[in-house]
Amino acid sequence: MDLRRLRYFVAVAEARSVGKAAERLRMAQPPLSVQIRKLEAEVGAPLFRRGTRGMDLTEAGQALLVRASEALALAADGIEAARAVASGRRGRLSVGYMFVLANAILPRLIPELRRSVPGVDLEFAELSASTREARLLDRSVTVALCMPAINHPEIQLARIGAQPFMLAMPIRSPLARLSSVPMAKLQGRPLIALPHPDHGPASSAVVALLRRHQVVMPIASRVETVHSAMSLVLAGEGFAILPACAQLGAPRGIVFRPLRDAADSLDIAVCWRRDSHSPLIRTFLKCAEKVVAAL
Amino acid sequence: MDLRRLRYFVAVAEARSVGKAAERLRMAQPPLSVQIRKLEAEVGAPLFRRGTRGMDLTEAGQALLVRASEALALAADGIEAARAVASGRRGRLSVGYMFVLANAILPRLIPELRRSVPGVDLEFAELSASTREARLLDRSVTVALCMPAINHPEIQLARIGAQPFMLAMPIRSPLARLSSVPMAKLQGRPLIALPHPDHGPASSAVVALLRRHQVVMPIASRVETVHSAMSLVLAGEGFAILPACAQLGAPRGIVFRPLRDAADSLDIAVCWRRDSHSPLIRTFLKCAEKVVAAL
DNA sequence: CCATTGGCATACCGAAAACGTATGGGTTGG
DNA sequence: CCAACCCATACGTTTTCGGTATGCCAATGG
Repeated sequence: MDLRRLRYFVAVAEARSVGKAAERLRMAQPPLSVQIRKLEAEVGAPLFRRGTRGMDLTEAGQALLVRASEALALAADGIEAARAVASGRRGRLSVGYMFVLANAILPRLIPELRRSVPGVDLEFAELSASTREARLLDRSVTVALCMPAINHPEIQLARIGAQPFMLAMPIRSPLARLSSVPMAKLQGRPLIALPHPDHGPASSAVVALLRRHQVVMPIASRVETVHSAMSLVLAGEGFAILPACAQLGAPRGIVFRPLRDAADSLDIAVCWRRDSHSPLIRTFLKCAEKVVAAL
Repeated sequence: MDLRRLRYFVAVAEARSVGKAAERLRMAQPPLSVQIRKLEAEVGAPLFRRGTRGMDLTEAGQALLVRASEALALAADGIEAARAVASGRRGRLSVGYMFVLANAILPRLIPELRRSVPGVDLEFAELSASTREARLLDRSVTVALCMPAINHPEIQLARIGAQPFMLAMPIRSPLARLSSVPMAKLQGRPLIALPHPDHGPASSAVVALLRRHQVVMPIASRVETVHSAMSLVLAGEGFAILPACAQLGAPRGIVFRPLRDAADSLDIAVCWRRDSHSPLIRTFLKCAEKVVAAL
């Protein structure tokens, strides 16, 4: 059962003549005639009635024709679909993002993506710091918006921006009256910290920041997510040092203030598997860069 | 775009390994590997990710896989459908019948046919005497139940039974009191005749019958169909000489009586195009013979 | 009645594609 | 470090396909 034979068969059926079909197929008539007879031999029954003025489908031939046409169309469509996916015109793009970035980036990124790749099924999934590598490696997400960046040999990353650190505190805190907070004022105040550098890189930049300014903040609590950090800040358990973008997702009652003379910032990065060559990744990167640049 | 390649592709995708797929396809591994790469060249993009422990579909490969599987199934189904039609297990059988036979035969023939060929689409169409040849020749009906038989070089026929002639008359007619009517009693009575022998063979047997018994019946009216003949009989315009089976479709007020000492009868025949080799014709013939034998 | 035309089938040959065997090269696991 | 596994490449052989030449049959026309 060769697809070429089916193609020939359909051509002959539509032309109602071997000669005409051969002409349309840009081949000679005899080999076409041979192929048709081979197909008939394979089926075990005549597919055409040979008249003196051309060929006409038998009932068996008609039954084959409808399915053969569909099969041809499907095969062609399959090739085309594969090309479309490979070129990024169609397909699926699963975007992972970390919560801190959600409010700042997604509202502008999603429409931008839908405009850029209208034929692509988009999917969004919030990532936790602990599973983001795994989700990339097992391909359950194609790209990840990370902060801070992932460090893994199989994962490629592109830095697309950075966010300065800010101090998050309850609105009633005395420090909230300052328009910016000098680092020295943090000395001795309780810190709501994100995971320890040994388990995840989330707070290593904060540790470096404090050390550089020779400020010591006792760790009041250590939490997994920015959600939790802000909850504890609101509860008055301490202060958190968070990237500026986090304030868009902050609950009422929490204020953010710039840290004076602290130039430190946290990178926003797009990450993907090194062996994923989907063109959608580059498109995504462009969109993300554009959105982040406009922050 | 060759169907063989698609088959190979599906096998490799399902086995997730060239070697395993080659084994299943009963071929060597290298040529299979070559075919896969040729398919990838045709698509213009890799369809598999080559790992150290086998092959894995890329997104483009997944897009192709679903359509390729369907195309393969359709192609196979097409071949199978053609075989089924050729063998008579499936297909379409369009049965033409003449009105005189409808009431006597169809009620028992249709269920018999549905039992015999459950996969076949049945279609029934009443034929008029003037178009029955044309309907067979242009294949708008596959077989025809005719009375009398068709005479045409392209049409093959099989006689499956016969019906004696009877006299049709209004119930008030004096002749209706006889349980059978001697031919001599018809002398001089008005006849409702079917088409002239020159235009159709319908009444030639009646002409022969009358001539043999040296009975002359003036033709009161000449009508096209048995319907009309019975209407005129009911209206008191005359008598009709019709095959016995016609009485099943006769309206109230008409009675049929046997013609004494008239052994003449009209053949019931199954007719089809000589070049129609559908096995359904033979099946139909068997069913029709069985039903007619039980009349 | 014969010649011509139109259409499919058959025969044969050259070319292309596919298959098998042998082999290379990379990675994994003991 | 060697063995096992798996895919890729190379090359010779075989199968299949397409082209040309030609035959057969029926319908057409003078």
